[in-house]
Amino acid sequence: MSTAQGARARARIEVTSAIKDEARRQLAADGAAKLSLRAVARELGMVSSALYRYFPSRDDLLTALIIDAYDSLGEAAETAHAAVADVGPLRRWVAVCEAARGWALRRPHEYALIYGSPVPGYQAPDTTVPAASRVGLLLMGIVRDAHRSVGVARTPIPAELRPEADRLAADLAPDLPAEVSVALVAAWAQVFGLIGFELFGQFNRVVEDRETFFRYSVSRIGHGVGLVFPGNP
Amino acid sequence: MSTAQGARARARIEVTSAIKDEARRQLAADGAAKLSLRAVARELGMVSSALYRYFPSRDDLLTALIIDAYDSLGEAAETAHAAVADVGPLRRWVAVCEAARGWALRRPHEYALIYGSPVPGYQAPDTTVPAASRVGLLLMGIVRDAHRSVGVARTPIPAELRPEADRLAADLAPDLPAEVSVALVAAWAQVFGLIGFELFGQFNRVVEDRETFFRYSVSRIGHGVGLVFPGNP
DNA sequence: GTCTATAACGAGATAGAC
DNA sequence: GTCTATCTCGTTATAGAC
Repeated sequence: MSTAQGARARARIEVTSAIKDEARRQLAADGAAKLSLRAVARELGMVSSALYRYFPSRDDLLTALIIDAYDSLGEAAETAHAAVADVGPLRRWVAVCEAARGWALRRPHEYALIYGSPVPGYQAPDTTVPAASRVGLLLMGIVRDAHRSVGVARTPIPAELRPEADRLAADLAPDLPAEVSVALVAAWAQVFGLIGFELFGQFNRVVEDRETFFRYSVSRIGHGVGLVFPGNP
Repeated sequence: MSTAQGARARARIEVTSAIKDEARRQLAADGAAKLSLRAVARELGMVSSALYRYFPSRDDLLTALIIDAYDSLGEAAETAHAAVADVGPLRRWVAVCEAARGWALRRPHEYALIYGSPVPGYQAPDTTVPAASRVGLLLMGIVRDAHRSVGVARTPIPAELRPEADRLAADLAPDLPAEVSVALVAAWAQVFGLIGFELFGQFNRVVEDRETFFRYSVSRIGHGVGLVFPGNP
């Protein structure tokens, strides 16, 4: 009985991931907007109604792909971070950013799914939030470490930003000065701005040695977050 | 005869822009991937074959929409810049960035068309390049002015970036130090990273007072380009 | 209980004959 | 330029196999 349940569960997992794999293939070929349950089913030799045992709707399949993509990116970033756990905060920052860029270059269509234009008619549910936060939390951890060990350079924020800064810091890192949270959120957006520009073609005819350009740029962004203090490698 | 030709030309322009307007409406509703010449024609009470007299293919219609969007954004940015021609470079920088953000918030689907995920199966032709460069050139002009009047703060670039920096600077601004061109290109991507994150939902549940946050962030990016020298408003 | 298959709905796109 | 026959789609109801 437990073996029967185990076999069923195993089969279910296998079919589920076969569906997602095929859906990812279609994502790459035709874009998220044209992702079709019927086409996925056809390619797998199933009937479309059978898919509803695994995903209650097309949007739920999309949601699963989005969460998978965020998790895959998060794992790549975390693995890269673990590999350089012993170096200074700026080097770890750059390593995580480079891992994010590398992941994006390897899986451009999944990158477009999570950081590109929204899919028309689709609204991501709250269940995507934890996976979506992984990279941000990792970067926040680096900044927190830097703050605890050697301190981070803080730029004073203007009075008009004070309420938002305090609110944002209370949500993200109540233990750190609000200036740091603000700088981090901005830096996070800026890093992905660089990745998006490269991936979506904005750097065509402009930047050629993109890896070097990226490394330098995110390193400067890291400086901007205060990761480097006078005399801090 | 010249009046007849004039009337013909006028009618052609009118129909052309009616087609683009309807196409933009569909863009907003269903996304660029599903833009269909037939649907546009149907909505205009035309027959699909008639559209081919105005746009030889769906891709050409897309290209026209892209160029229009870049031009509209460029014009918004240039207008905003002209309105603050007499203030310091950092304030002008912020004004242009805010104009870009404002345009993006007003026309999110056109923003997605030009700065979002690529449309599957579509390759933008070289004819889009001039329009696409307008905002970048405007920002470059601000940096150039700042450099000529009070100088800009330069951060030294690492040796590994030197070849790319020189190549990039030769293309973009041979009259300025290569460090400045590199900083500008990175800043350009970072500014649009902020806009994209806000527009595509990445700031949901994170940043609330987005206008203030944006103004502060792009001002800091402007600092990073060296727009503010010790004692330069 | 868990799954797959058949059939159908309403809506929309598409290809081709006329 | 028009019409029609034939496709696609997401989704549901239902019936039956394991």
